[in-house]
Amino acid sequence: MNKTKTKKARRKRAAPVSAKPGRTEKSVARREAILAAALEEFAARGFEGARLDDVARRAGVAKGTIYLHFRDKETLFQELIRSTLTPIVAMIEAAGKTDMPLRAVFDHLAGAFVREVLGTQRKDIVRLILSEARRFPKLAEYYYREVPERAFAAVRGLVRKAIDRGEIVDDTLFWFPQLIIAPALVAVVWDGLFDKYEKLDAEAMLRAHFNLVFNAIERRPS
Amino acid sequence: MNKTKTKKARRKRAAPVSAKPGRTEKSVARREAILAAALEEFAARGFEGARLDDVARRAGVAKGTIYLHFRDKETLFQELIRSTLTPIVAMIEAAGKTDMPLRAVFDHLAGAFVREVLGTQRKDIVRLILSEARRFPKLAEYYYREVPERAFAAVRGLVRKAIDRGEIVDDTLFWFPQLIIAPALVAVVWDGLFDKYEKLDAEAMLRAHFNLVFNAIERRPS
Amino acid sequence: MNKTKTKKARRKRAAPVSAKPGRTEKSVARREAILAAALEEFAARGFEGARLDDVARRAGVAKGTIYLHFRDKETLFQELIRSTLTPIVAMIEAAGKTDMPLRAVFDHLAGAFVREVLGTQRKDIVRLILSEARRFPKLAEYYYREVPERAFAAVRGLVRKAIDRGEIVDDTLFWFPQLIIAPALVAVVWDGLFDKYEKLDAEAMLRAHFNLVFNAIERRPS
Amino acid sequence: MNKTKTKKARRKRAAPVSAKPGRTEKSVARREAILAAALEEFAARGFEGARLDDVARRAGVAKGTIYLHFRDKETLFQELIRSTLTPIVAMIEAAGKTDMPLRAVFDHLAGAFVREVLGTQRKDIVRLILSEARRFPKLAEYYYREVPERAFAAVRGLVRKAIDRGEIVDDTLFWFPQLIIAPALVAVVWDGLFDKYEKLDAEAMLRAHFNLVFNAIERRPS
DNA sequence: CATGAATGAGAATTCATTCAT
DNA sequence: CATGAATGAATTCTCATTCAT
Repeated sequence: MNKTKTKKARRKRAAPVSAKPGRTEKSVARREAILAAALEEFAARGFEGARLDDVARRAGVAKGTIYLHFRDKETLFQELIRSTLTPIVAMIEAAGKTDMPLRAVFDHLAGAFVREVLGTQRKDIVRLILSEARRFPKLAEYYYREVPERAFAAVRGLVRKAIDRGEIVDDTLFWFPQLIIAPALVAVVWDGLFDKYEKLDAEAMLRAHFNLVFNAIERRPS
Repeated sequence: MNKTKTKKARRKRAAPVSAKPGRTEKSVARREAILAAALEEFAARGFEGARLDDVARRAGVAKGTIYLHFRDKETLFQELIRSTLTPIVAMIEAAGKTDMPLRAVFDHLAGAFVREVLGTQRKDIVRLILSEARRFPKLAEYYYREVPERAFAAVRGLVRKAIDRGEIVDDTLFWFPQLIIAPALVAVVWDGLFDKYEKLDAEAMLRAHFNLVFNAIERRPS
Repeated sequence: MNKTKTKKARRKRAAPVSAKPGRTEKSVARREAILAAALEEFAARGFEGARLDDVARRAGVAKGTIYLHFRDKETLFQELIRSTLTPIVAMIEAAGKTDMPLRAVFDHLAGAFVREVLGTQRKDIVRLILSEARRFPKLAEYYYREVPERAFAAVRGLVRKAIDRGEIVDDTLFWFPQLIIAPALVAVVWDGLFDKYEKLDAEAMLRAHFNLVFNAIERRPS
Repeated sequence: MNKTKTKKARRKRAAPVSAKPGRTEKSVARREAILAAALEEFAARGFEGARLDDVARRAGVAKGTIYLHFRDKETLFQELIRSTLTPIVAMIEAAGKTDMPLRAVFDHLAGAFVREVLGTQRKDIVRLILSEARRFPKLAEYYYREVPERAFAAVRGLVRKAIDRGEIVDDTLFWFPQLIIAPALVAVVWDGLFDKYEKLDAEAMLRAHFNLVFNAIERRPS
C-alpha cells in the first residue's frame, strides 16, 4: 500500500503565485529585500548551504514572509537568477545590432562587463550559475537559451559582418565564439577564488586578450 | 557579513586521526573505494548535497567506516581534491622544465588536458573546485598554491625562454598567463552545463585558440 | 520553469524499507515500542493531531529512530493499523469455517469482540479507522478487503448453512450482514464518546440484540 | 497520559466576542457562507487537516473575516456542529410526542434520516462528531445531551407507551434503545468509507432491520 | 466591518556523527 | 578494524492568528 512513493506530496493548492504578489510599495520593497538577502546568502554558501532563516533575518522579515513571495527555496533561487539576468540579456541583444567595428564592440562590451558584472554583485550570480546550474537542469537550459546562445549568435553575426566589411580575415571567432569571452570567465572565477592571494587586473587582461586576438585576425596592411 | 555561522561546528570529539591509517591492503582499497564513491557523489550533488550514506553505499562499506579513514565530511572532501590534484601538479612541474618550442609545449598540454582531465572524472574535480572552494578557504589556498601559482610560474618561465630564443615577440602571456588556459576553463564549464544542448569540440577549440595566439605573437618572417 | 510543481520531491533513494529492518531483539523491541506509542498518540489526537515528537518521547527513542523503522508518519500510521488488524482477520476467517449453530457462532464472536477488541486498545484502532480512513483511501480499501468483505462473506456462508439446516427461516442477514454487527459499532463509538456520561454494558446489549434477531428468524416450533 | 499538551494554547488575546455579531444581512450571509465552507473543508480533511485559508477562499471572504465571526478555529468547528444539530434535535423532540404506533414512528424517522441526514451534508456532521468529538470533550458532552440522551429518552417513552397499549411484548428496546439506531450508524460509516467498493441500500437495510425487530417483539396473534 | 500581508511557533524530515557490538 | 542502529540538531515549509490599512 503505497510503499514506494518518494515523498509526502503535502498539500499545496492554489500556489502562492510566486511572482509579484501584492502591488503595494511595501510588498515590492520586501520582495526586493528578500532577493537581495538571498543573493548574499546563496553567494556565500551555495544553494544547499544557504538557510532561509538567514535570508529572512538579513532581509528583515519573518521566515514565513519568504513564502508569500516565493513558492519555495528553489523558486526563490531561480527567480533570483532570472531577475538578475534580464538586464544582461538586454545588453547582449543591443550589442548584436550595432554597426560599429568589431573591435569597438568588444571593447565596449568588455567595459560593460567589468563595470556591470565584475564590479557588482552580478558576478556572484554568474558564479552561482557556474556552481549550481548543473543541479537545476531547468535553470541551466534557461540560462543557456538566454545568455550563451544569444550571445554567441550575436558574436557570429558581428564576425560575419566584419569579414564582409573586410575588417578581419579570419573566421575562428565565428566557429568558436567562446574564445572571445573565455577570459571574462577566468576573471569571474579568479575574483571569487584567488583574489585574496593575487590580484588580477581583469580589464587589462581583457584588453590584452583583444590585442592578441585582433593582432591575429585583423587585415594587415601589406 | 557571515553573521550566523552556526553550522559547521557541531560535535567533534576525539578525532579519529584522519590521514592514512593502517596499511592493510584491504584498508587501502577501502580508502580508495570511499574516495571514488565520494567523487561521484560530490560531483553529482555538491558538497552540501552529497550524503555520506550514499557514499558509503556506493563504496560498499558501512557508514561508520568512512570515519575510520576521514575525520569528517569536510576532510573527506579535501582529501579527495588533494589526491586528485597530485598527479596534475606533477604534470605541470614537468612541463615547465622542457626545452621544446613554446607552441609544442602548449599543444602537448592541451592534448593532456583533453585526455586526462576532460576525458576523465578529473573534470568533475575541477568543477567541484570552481563550485565549492570559496566555502573552503583552506582548500582554495591549497589549490591556488598547487595549481595556478605553479602553472603560471611555469608558463612565465617558458614564455621568457621563448622570447629569449626569439620564438615569440610578445610578452602578453608573461603578464597574463591566464589567457592561455582560459579556453580550457570554458571547456570544463561548457561540458558540465551546456553539453546536452550543444556539443563543443574542446580539442578543436583549444587548437584554434593556440592558432590565434601564436599567429599574433610569433616572430613573423619578414 | 517548473512553476507548478506541487512539492520539492526531496531526495529519497533506497527507501528505508519500512518493514522489519534489523533483526536484533533490540530492533524489534524498539519497533514495537514505537507502534505502541503511536497507537496512544494517534488514538488520543488523530493522525494529523499526533506529533511524532511525542511518539518518540513516549517510545523512549529519538525522533530520528522512528524513521529507521517507518518511512514517514503515514506509513507508521498504516503499519499500525495493519499489524493490529492481522489477528482480527484471522479470527474472522476461522469463525467462517465452523459448523456450529449460527447462534452459537455469533455468541462466541460477540464474546471475542468484547474481550479482544472492546476490552483492549484494539478498539482505538477501530475508532482510528472510522475517523481517518476516509483520508487514506488506500487504507480504507485495505480495511474493506480485509475486514468487512471477509466478515460479511463469512456471515453469508454461515447464514446459508443455517437456512439449509433449517435453523433459521429468514434470509435478512444474508442480504444485510451489516445488521448483525451494527451494535458492535455502536459499542465502540459509545465507549469512545459517551462512556463518561453513561455506561453502556456492551455485552448485554449484544446479547439482547441476538435475542431479538434470533427470536425473529429462528424456526419456531409450531 | 496526555503528558505533553503543548499545542492548543497558543496566543489568544482580546477575544473578538465569538457568537453572532452584527445584524446586517451581509453579515449574516457571510457567517452562513463561512459555516457552509467550513463544513466542506472539515468534512473533507478533519479538524486538524482543514485550513482556514481554504475555508475563507471557499466562502469568498478574507481570512481575517472568519475571526470577526468566530473566536478561533475550534469555535468555528463547534458552532458548525451546533447549528447543524439544532433542527435534528427538534425533529427528535417532535417524534417523541406522537401517539402513532411505534412501528409507524420508526418508519417515519427512518425515512427522515435517509432523506434529511444521509441524503444531505448532515451526514458529514455526524461523521465529524464520530471522528473528532473525542478531542473536544465539551462538544462530546453537548452532543450527548442534545442527541442521544434526548433521542433515547424519547424512544423509551414511545416503547413504554407501545407496551402499555399492547403493541409490543418485549422491553429490549427500553433497555437498549441503541439497538434501534445502530443500523443508521452503520449506514453513515459505510457511506463514508466503503461506498465506492460496494453500494449499500441504507433505506432497505433500515426497513429490514425494523422487520426483524418488530417480528421479534410485536404481539403475535395467537 | 473587511482585508490579506505578515508573523512565528511548530511539525515533519534529514543526515553527519557516534558508539556498542 | 568494521558495522549500522541510534541520535538529535538543523532545516524547510505550514498555517492559525494578528493587525495596519
